[in-house]
Amino acid sequence: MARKKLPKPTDAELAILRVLWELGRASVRQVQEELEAERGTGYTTTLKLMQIMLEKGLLRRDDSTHAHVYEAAVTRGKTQRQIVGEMLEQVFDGSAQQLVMQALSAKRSSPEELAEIRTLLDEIERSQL
Amino acid sequence: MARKKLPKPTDAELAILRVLWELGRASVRQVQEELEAERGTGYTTTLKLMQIMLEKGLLRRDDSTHAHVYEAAVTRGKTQRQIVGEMLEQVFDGSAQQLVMQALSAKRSSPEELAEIRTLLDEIERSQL
DNA sequence: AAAACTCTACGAAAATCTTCGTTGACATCT
DNA sequence: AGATGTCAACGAAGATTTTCGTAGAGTTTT
Repeated sequence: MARKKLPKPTDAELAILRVLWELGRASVRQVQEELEAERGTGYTTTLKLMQIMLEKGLLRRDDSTHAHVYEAAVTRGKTQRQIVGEMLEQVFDGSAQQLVMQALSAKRSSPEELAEIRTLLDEIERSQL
Repeated sequence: MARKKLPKPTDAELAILRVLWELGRASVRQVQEELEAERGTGYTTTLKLMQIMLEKGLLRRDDSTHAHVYEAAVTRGKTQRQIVGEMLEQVFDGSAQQLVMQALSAKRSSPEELAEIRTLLDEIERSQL
């Protein structure tokens, strides 16, 4: 089975993961061009970060071509769970309800999304009978 | 009105805020004793962190007594909003729905809490008509 | 094949975060 | 008052994160 010892990504690392989750596979240059736009990150900075992330096991890479090709080694869902879990303890005192409340207040959701949440609530209640 | 430029608390800072949200007002020693138990933080470490947090505006202090008395300068709710908002962008692509889903999966909620969430959903839907 | 360009690797600087030793002021106890 | 104990202040070390300069190898252009 997979190890769960992966470190929590830092802010800069999350920015890179975000790009790779979007693009799937990409060269350092492609990632850097995205980051240049949103946070002004330079090329060697991006390269170095991605090399470190490779060592940490957060990325995988194919170095059979001149410009190496990277991809995320962790899924978005797994990272979301990791971070939500940590935050629950750190700032929400373990109360999922409070976190849900804040999430719903923070950003307006569409009626369809709200409906999906209701469906999930139904499922949870049913499974707890 | 209040400025919103407060920095995001680091992990060690959140541990301190957690204690102060719980205790209300406390001396460094009181905070340190809590932190000693949960993360083995020494006295001078705690003191230094709290002094830095004071400079950053995260804490307030009353130094009229020998042992200064500190309290949080940011509310738990405000900090929750700040962190949820940041995380929404960083890992959830702005989708509150996804965040809610993860929160509900991460930690089982009581029927009462689920009911409260439904009530909030009702309110949101009503206000969006 | 020389010039111009792109890429990785490496190391180290800069910035931030965390820890702690030491010192001197203040307080309490005898 | 003297001894003992608690505290804040300060600086600096350690750890981690982020940035970037430089060098050299591979690629493309002329």
